[in-house]
Amino acid sequence: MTIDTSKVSIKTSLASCFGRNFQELEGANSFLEELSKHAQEIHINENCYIFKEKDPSDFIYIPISGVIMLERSTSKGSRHVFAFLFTGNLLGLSEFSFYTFSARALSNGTVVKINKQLIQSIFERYPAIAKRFHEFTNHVLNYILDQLFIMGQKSAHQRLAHFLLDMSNRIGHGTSKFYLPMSRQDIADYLGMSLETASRGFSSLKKKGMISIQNNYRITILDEEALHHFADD
Amino acid sequence: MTIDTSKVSIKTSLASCFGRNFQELEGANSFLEELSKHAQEIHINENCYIFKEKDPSDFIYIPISGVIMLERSTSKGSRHVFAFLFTGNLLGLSEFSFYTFSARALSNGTVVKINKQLIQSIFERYPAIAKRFHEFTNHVLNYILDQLFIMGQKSAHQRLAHFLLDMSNRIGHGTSKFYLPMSRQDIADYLGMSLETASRGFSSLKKKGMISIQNNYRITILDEEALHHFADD
DNA sequence: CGAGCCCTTGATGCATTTCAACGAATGTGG
DNA sequence: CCACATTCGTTGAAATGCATCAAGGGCTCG
Repeated sequence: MTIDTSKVSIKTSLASCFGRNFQELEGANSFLEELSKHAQEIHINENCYIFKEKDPSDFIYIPISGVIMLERSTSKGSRHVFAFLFTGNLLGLSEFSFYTFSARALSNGTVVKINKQLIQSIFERYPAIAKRFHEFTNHVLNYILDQLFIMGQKSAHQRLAHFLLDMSNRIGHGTSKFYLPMSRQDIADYLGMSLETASRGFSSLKKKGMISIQNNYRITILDEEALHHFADD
Repeated sequence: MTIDTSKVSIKTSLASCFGRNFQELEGANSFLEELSKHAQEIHINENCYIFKEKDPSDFIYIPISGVIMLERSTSKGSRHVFAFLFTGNLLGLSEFSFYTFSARALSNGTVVKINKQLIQSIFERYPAIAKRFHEFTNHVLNYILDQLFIMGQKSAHQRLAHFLLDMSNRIGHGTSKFYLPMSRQDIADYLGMSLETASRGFSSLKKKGMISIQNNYRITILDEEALHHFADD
């Protein structure tokens, strides 16, 4: 049930959450040690929930592999997708006692599950770690602000262009060819549009020669500059 | 140039930022003392900027009186409004070295201007204060997530209904009659719609008997329950 | 080969934007 | 105190973007 913090996959995940020189921070080693004692490495199957909206938010999760989707369902059966999380992200930041959205695995994967009280006690002993963590929160905040900006200002097809550029950075680390781990419906629910509009967006960008579509999930960005230009209006 | 932390207005503003029993926190008094020595109370005139996008983000501001609007302008001359801030809010949370939006006063008012380094040094000495501050950040994050949800899922008139309910809570503290400090254009830019759509939204809600409009800026919520119901679909 | 799933495409209708005109409130100078 | 200009909000009509409804196409897996 415990984890092995010497594993490369876990180390890199932690490093990309907490920053490059994480190991040099005061308390970093104690933190890792406590994690290896008390944290759990959990495997999650495709389409299974890590937690659901209104569950008590007692844990924080760090994705090691796989893709996670944060979603909330509306009174009317429809669904909003808040985010797609990859290695190097972090979920369960909430200071509330309940989660305000659900977290679902889009693919088989593993996460490190950390008790919040453990995190809290580390923070109290090692302010440097706490500071890093809160810098992370701040980056999330800025990311969401950008998303809010895009949702408020851009047309459906522009939002899709933004999305593809973002995915290219986050999945392919900037490579033009990458594999989308989510369905058209997921993308539509993330960008606040219908499935059909999302699909038309793909077709339109393809016709404009900005992207090519090998198959439904495999995309290549052909003209990144044009895509950027289109996205930013 | 320094501030008087014994002033009731300043105390209540700090209390509503940092929570009810702020004074009981370890380090609260030192914090207040340092503020009275090093922070500044600044008067801002209507329509003047407190800071602009891309300015170095060296300060944090706490509104004491007046209303502040956070905005960002697009490449195409249009504008996005991120938030309206009142007493008890806080601006300049960013951990980046530059602000990612501008802050403009919608009315004459005063803010307390605090050097970030001062805040940082307080945080290092008094973790309890830091913790409170980061809880605050977390509330902001959740607020923005809700906003994102609304932007992605709701129709224009529903977004307006949400907005009015939010303003009723924040301005009138729940009273049904309140004064909107922003123009229709500001509201439209906040909710991602055209000025005309915002205006039609007001008319429509009025015709449905949910609100009444004394004059452009003075609004009464007549049927809060119906408004809630309409907003939530 | 056929079933089922997801994606695409077309046609239609509704929501929202855009363009344009009008109305209400405010301020200014005669 | 009254024309007049100015600013801001409302309303109408036309155009557009997007959702919805409906059908067809291409995978994948049995």
